[in-house]
Amino acid sequence: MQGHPQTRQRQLLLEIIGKAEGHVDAKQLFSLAAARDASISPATVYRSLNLFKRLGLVEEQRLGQVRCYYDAKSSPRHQHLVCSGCGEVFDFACPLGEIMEKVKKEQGFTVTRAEVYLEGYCEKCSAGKGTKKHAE
Amino acid sequence: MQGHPQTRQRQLLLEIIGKAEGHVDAKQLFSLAAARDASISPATVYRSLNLFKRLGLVEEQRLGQVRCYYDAKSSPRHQHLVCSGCGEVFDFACPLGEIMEKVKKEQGFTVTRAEVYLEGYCEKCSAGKGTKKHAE
DNA sequence: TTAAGTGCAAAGGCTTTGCAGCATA
DNA sequence: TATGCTGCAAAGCCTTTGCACTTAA
Repeated sequence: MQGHPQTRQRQLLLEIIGKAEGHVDAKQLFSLAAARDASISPATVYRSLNLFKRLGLVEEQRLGQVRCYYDAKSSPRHQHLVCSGCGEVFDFACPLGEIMEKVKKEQGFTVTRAEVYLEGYCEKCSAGKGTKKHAE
Repeated sequence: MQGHPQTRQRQLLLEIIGKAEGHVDAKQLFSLAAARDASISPATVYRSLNLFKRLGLVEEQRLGQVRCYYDAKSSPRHQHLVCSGCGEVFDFACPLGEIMEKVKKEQGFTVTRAEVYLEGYCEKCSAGKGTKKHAE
C-alpha cells in the first residue's frame, strides 16, 4: 500500500467502503467496522480515511452536511440526489463535462473537483408527501 | 418580521449578510458583528441564522466543508467555484434548470434545493501554480 | 528489529441548549 | 406587561492529537 503497512483495520475499512455501494460517513463506517472488530477505535477510522484520501483510494463527497466516502475505483463519477422524504440517496449522471468546459472558457477556471448535491422528493415521496423520516 | 421581534442584534446580522455580497460563514458573521457590537454572542448568531433560514430570509449553502449564508432576496440562484490556490470564491451560472428537468423526467425526482460546488484553480492561479494559500 | 499503526483518553472546533435577566411590541 | 430574545456558560457532536503499547515488514 505505497509504503504503508497493510493492517487488519485498514483492510476491514477498505472492504466495508468497497462493499457499501454508495456512501458511508465516518460514523457509519465506525459502526460497521466495530460490528466486526469491537476493538477498533474512531481515531483509527478517521486516520485511515485521511490516509486513503491522500493515497487516492477513497473519495470524499459531501451529502448535505455530511462527509461521505466511497471507493475511488469502483464508482465512476456520479452525483447525488437526496430525498427529503425517505432519506434515500440516488445517483444520477450530471453533465459536468459541459459545465467544466463552460467555466474554463468563460472564467479561465480549471476544475479539479466537482460536487453536485440535489435535495428534493423522490418519485414515491412526491406522491405521498408527509411521510417525513427526518425533518428539514 | 413575521411575528418575531425586530431586535438590534437581528438587524445588525441581516445588514451584514446583506452587505457581504457573497457568502459569510457563522464564524465570520460573528466576527463582523462583534466588531460593531462587542456584546453579541455566538449563540445569538447561530440562533438568528436558524431563524432567518426558517423564515426564508437567508439561504444556506455549503462551500466545501463550510456552511455559508447569503441574503435570500438579493442573490439570484448561483453556484460556486472555489480556487484551491488563492481561496477566492467565484460565482457562476449553472444550468440547473436543465438538470432539474432531467432528473424529474428520468427518475421522477422533484428537486427543492440544488448545490453545485466546484474546486480548482482560477485563471491567475492556473498560470502560476504553487502559491497555495491553504493546502488541500 | 524498527518504523509505523493502534487504542485510549483528552483536547479542539463548531454548534446547541438551559437559565436568568432584559428588551420589544 | 408579557412574550420572546439575549448573553453566559456548559454541554454535545465530530474530529484530531499525544502517548504508550503493539504490529507489520
